[in-house]
Amino acid sequence: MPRPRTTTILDVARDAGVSRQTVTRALNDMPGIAPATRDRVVAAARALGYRPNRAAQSLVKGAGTTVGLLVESLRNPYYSELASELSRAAAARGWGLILCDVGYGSDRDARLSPLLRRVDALVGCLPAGATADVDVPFVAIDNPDETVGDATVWIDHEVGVRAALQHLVATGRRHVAMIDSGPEPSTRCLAYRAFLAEAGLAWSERSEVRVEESHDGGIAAAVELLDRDLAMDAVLAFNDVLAVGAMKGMAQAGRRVPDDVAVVGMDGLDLGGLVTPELTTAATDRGVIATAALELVDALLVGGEERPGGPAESAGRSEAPGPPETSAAARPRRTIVPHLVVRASA
Amino acid sequence: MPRPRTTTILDVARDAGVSRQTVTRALNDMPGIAPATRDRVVAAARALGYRPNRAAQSLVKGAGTTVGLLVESLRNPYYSELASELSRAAAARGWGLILCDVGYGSDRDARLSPLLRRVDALVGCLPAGATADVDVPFVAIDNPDETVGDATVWIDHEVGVRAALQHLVATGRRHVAMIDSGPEPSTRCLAYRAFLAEAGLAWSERSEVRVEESHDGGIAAAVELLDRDLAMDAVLAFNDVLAVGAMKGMAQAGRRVPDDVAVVGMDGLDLGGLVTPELTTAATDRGVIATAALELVDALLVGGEERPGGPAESAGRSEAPGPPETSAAARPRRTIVPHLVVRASA
DNA sequence: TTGAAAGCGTTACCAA
DNA sequence: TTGGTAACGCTTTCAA
Repeated sequence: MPRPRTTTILDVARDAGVSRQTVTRALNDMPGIAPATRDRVVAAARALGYRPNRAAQSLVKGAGTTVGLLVESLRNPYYSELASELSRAAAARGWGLILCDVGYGSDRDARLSPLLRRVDALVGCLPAGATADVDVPFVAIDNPDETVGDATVWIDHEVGVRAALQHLVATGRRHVAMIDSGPEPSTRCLAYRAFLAEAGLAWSERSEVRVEESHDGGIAAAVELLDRDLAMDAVLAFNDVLAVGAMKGMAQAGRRVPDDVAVVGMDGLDLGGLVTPELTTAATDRGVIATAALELVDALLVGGEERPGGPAESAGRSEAPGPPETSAAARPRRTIVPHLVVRASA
Repeated sequence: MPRPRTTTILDVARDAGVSRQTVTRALNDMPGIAPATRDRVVAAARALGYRPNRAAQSLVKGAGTTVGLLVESLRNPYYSELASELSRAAAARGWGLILCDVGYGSDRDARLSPLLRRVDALVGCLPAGATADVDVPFVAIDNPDETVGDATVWIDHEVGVRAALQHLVATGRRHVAMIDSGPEPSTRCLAYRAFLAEAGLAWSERSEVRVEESHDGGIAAAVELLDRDLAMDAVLAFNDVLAVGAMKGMAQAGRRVPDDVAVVGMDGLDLGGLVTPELTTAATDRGVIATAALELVDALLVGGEERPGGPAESAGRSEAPGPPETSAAARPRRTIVPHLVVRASA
């Protein structure tokens, strides 16, 4: 089935009465062409509504790298901040970044498939149960399931949890509850338990509540914890979104934050600075995460081309003055560990 | 300069001892191939680390449409919500969406150029003074400068402003200040003045403050308005981000919201529901905006191919079961007007 | 200053 | 079930 014919360079050449090479020269501002000829060609191109075929250009010039970003929802500020940094990091390398907001619905595959044909690699936080049968290199970001993906950017949440709890203890809190998320106790939750034990602080199963990872989940968690009627002067949340939800839940229940209960989150989202009072949080540097992720992609891509012979030159043909190519492709599956800093804003 | 050689289908064919057509059949799960042959080919491909060249595939199969999204920063929740909707709308059409967070720095062109070679059209809120010399179709979204772009999605903010003010009046407010943004009084600001005049409410130049469009701008605006020591029981903000900033500014100054001063925003961002108290706002439907924008892109793309002869068949060759092609390409520059709804959440 | 010819890597069509 | 041939639209030599 022949595709609908589009205007090609040959049509322009015909109309302008020149050869197609001349058209190329005229349209790409190349030297060695008479101004009059150029004008004639440009006019013809405009009249025909000519638009170069990108695929053909890519084929002959080298495609350049394009990576896809997979997120559950850009409405989650964690993902939007990550996307912002990835966009910046991609631009620095001259790469393209295709966005895929897979959403929470059942149409994941439909949203995903347009992506897969366009990217050289995938980066992101693979949603639970997402199709793992993609055949492009995949770099997971902070995925608790380490078996997912060809490489992983791993965040040392234990450091963050300890910093956050240290802060709470230093400000006189002694009864810290935790809002966790996910089916199993998270790494953060385990670190929380360990810290409490080491510090000799009280802990019981009732100190922990497990909710859906969302603002509403945070509200529900606060309500639930208050219902339990336990000694509690602080709450550590799995992340900032939950923490902000918990703040709202506390407020709705008539508790004052931080006077009655302190709330600390994790991530260091901008959001924490927008609410009142401002959220205390253990922050990660998403710029570092983004850069690390693309570095892994680069290594993966180079590695993929390396098999045939000696060390390949470069995968992405960095078009922009990006960072020097550190093709440490010897270890295809690497783990990066950005460190955490507590930002105390309350 | 010859590009570094990559593994092609021919290499696989050679290693597997078949022709390249057979390789294509094997790798694309096409019928009419012996299982044994397929296995041999697949094995050879894997051994070579073969990865199909997307540009070549696109060239022969038809590229499919890819649009670029231009935003100042995805950290601005307005843009991230818009991006989320655009991603969804693009996926529904089988289109790709390349993200470009141009940022506020001076490296805009550097961030933009990797994008321009990859997209068929651009959508977005062109930052002030951004390079308008892009030669791909551009659909502006709610850009106050209507001369920008080949088509525009226009939002009727006057409706929103009136709805918001009506709400304030209905709840007993009489002295409404306005936080505006931009060098000149915005459409929203003019609507605000008009409404006040019609309603017989007090207005003076001191009722308005003009700040940078950011959270900090909102804080500064609140401080400034309070400093002016005018009768004020409500504030209308240019958008939600400013409104939330104003809420924080009020809180920092010891004012209670909404008891002392009510604050209403515009946009209807999720953010408004996260803060305490929740923000009252005049909401737009960004899903509608996103759909409208891509519809305009489609019209522009079809229009571009239409000149030569009769009505073209289709621009994007919709790969997914997207909406029916309403190629109303007769009017290339169209203006869409989503309506607004007040969401009173306080 | 211009034009002819040779690819780029893949898929589609038809014959073997 | 397989292979040969012909596009796809463009840029890049190399000659004229």
